[in-house]
Amino acid sequence: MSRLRGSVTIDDVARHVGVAKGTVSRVLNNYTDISENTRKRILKAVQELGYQPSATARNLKRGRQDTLGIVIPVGHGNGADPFLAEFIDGIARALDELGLDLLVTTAHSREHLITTLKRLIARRKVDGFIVTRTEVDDPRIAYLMEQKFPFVAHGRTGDPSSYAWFDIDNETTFADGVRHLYSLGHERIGFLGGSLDLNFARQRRDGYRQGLEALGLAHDQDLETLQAISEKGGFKGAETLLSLDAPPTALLCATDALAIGAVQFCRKLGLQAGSDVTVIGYDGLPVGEYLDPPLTTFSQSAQEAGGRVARMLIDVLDGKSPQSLQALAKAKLIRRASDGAPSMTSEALALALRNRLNQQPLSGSKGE
Amino acid sequence: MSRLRGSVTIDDVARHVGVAKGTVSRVLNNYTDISENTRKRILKAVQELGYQPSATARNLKRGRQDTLGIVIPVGHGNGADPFLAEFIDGIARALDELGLDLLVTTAHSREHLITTLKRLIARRKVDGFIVTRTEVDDPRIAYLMEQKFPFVAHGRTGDPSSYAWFDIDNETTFADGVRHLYSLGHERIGFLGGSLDLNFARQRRDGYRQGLEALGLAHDQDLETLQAISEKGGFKGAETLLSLDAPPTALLCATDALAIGAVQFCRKLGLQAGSDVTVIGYDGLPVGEYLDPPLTTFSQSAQEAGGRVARMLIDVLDGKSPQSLQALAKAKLIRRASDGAPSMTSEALALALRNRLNQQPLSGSKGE
DNA sequence: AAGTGTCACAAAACCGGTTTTGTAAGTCAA
DNA sequence: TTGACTTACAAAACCGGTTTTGTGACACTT
Repeated sequence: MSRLRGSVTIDDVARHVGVAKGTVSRVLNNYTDISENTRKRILKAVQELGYQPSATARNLKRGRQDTLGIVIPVGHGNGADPFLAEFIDGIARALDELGLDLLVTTAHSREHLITTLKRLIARRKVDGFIVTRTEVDDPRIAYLMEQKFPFVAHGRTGDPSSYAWFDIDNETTFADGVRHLYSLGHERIGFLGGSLDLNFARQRRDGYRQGLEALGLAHDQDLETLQAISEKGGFKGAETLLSLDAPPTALLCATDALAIGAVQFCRKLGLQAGSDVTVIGYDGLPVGEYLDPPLTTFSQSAQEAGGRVARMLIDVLDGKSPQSLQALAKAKLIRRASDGAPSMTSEALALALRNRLNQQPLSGSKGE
Repeated sequence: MSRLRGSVTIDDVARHVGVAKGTVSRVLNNYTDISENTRKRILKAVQELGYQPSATARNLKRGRQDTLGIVIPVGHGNGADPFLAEFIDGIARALDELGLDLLVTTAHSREHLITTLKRLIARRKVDGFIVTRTEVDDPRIAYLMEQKFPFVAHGRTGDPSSYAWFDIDNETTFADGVRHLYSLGHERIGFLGGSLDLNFARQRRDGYRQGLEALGLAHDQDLETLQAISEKGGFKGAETLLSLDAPPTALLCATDALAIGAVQFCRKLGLQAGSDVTVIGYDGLPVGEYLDPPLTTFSQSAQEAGGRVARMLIDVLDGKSPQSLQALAKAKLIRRASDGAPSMTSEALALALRNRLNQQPLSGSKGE
């Protein structure tokens, strides 16, 4: 009768019990106008036949897919983001409890990002989206709002007033970072950040500035550098900052990838991160623990964030007002060993660096 | 008429043109019995109205979802696997070209893994599965084969004869690893592996043994240790092997995570990886480049593997025989700096280690 | 001129559910 | 005793596509 292997349909169940298929449906959806006797017989047949309703058929009528979508921006071949991997894990776990599923697609350019959203919406494959890595002026969010298609953003945009989002309080976190460095004795604190198009990068820089201001420290534009968010960018950024006449004794980095590159630069120069220069990252990547020295970093649980965002999206789908679904979390500092009291003043550091840089070309040789 | 925002149905198009909806469908599916004139009018209307067919409705009739599934085993909270992140990226890219999508779910136990497969199959949410991290005796593969549900495995099981798979030639790769170490001058070569339930772990150990045999080196059971596949496991494994009376001068590790832990153990003891002790990993994790020393490792492109597997699954769905879809790839050695000629004999190393271990308890202090 | 094909499309069935509408039988009140 | 409600279910409509079946108009044979 049914061609698909192993697929028992609602008709099979109905025939087996000798009722109308509508009645079976009503039992399974907990309608009350069914006699206890009939209910039992139907439930028994469902059990025996191993019937499970087809999601497709149900969705067609209901207009819902029980599926959420996430479109991941994949950079120019620079590989997958470890943060996203955990984030997705968190989403999938939360959805599993609710019987929903997650559709994952990737997009390699801005246009492709929008194209993919369009296709998924038009084909009605998902009920809502999770948007990550928000930009200050984000075309995806603009598009989804224009289409009035449900979504939740992980991270805010320049104007976050009218949609649902979950974000880290980047400003406060980075201001705290500055305070922490100051309390260790650092007075020249550098900031190693990323493109200001990325909202989190902008906020982290702002937090850095706010932190300086709150402590009455002067803001020196030279102590800020913006690089590609990668280990390579961190390496370059550290080089830039440490080559200054009056170099910073501490580097506050916008991400762990940047911090890892910065630490590598220090190592190349024979500088001990954690004493000669302090480096702090952000992301709490597990691998940070296995670097030399283990990386001090701010951490938010990516997995927790994923779960949180997923649940928010479900609230949106249930009709809650997006404006009421906006939450800010704080990251916490995981102190490992790449921060500490400065072992030299900025002047001494400059001197030490000048010697190193002269002796030693930047490529090749392992540190020390 | 249609309640869903922005959803133009095939009826809208048909009405707009003044034809039957079946005719519209035939045009869009390239049937030939349509006059050129009608075809043009319909195509124009489709364009104007921005019509896109509902995947749900189409799937209901066709019995296909245009969606592939992957169920990711997520360990006991030990975070997401960076390899999988890239792997998924590769799958998603390949599918995007074909207009298919990927459904990602996670499972935190063996039973949950099967439950999830069952649910996805019963609800007909996917057309086929990609199975990763195969075990020697894998319940997922057993289940899918029993159900005759299409799938492709990334990695083989104990009996890989009758399904489609893509795998690395682990044996050859690890035998090559032994040969490489031998050519550097190592004669006592240790193997740091993982649970033999995991098929790749078993194959890599076998490859290690084959490599020894091919070179006429004796196999010493003490030089093999099996640990949890994590940095922590690597740390413990290195401790075990290097505490031997006749310790190995080189550690061939089944994964990068293990190698990272092993390097950390060396560092704790003030041993320089790459000269005092050689450590080689497997996975080609990008972060390996930023360790001290940068990790020498075998690499396969996870992204490429993902694409390959996705295309194989599509072939299976198109009716190709799974037995004809079995492919073996080779990993290539990326030499960075954690391998080199041995600076000491096993005896000298043992002596050096005994001194270190006595002086220095294993916890706490940074390595020199 | 009648029979036979094609062509180009309309009409209807179908996929497998959910929801609405309809109805026989029983209960209750007046 | 009859009309009005419930109860418990059957029957049918519907979701939005695809596929099968049916059909009028024409052309082409013989």
